[in-house]
Amino acid sequence: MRIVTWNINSLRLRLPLLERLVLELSPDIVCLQETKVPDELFPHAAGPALGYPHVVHRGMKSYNGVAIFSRLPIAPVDTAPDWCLRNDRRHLAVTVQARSGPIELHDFYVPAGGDIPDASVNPKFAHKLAFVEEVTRHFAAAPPHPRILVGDLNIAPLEHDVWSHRQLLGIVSHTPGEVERLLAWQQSGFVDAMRHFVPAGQKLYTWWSYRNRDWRLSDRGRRLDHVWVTPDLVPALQGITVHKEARDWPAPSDHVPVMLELDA
DNA sequence: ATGGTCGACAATCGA
Repeated sequence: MRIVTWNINSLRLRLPLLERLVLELSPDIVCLQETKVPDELFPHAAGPALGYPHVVHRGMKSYNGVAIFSRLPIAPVDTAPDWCLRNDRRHLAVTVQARSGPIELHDFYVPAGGDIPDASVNPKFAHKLAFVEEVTRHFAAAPPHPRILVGDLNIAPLEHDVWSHRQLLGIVSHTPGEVERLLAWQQSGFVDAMRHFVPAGQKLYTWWSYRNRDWRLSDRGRRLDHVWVTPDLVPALQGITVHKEARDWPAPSDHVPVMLELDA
């Protein structure tokens, strides 16, 4: 089974790039973030046209929004609360019937958190920390189940998840407070599937800012997108692909797709 | 230290 996560940064604008992703990676399931489309304007023809008859989406006007496209039947899971009581469309969960049995799949878009890494003066940063703390409590209390969690978590936890650990320690996405919280969330019951395949000492990025003339040359990337699995799924892990080519597609997203291959 | 570029949507806001 192939599962892709991608912050597409506007689904409607980049529908042609979604088609290209499908042609190049042939995923069974695609989890999107930042769809930026309200549910009533969701492009309903896109899923079936691309070979994904099963589509769920939670969107809103202008911001946020998540969607899951699937070749396999999926059933929505409605056990999560309204995170931080904001109704801001950052999470979708479904159950996938794999050969090995049902797997719960979670698609997250964690708040970016604004520019100033101080919760007392920056409400967006406070929201980010509170969001991660709340989801951590939720998963820590959840009954054991085979789970896959993917998405744009907007935190790069490890030294080599950023282009310069020293220069980014005070930059939102890599501050110690964010890293500590992200790792606590991960330790609520998940294994980092990307680092299962790529050693922690090796640079690994999924996002490169638009604000660089030549993203590949400067290579000032961060690993903001993640794929986690519960320990029972570790023996089924087959591989991880960071589709860097997508950063050079016409009018690209600033995030690239990450694909998990699973024997399940 | 600063500014650099995107997308949505119509003046900025969020990233």
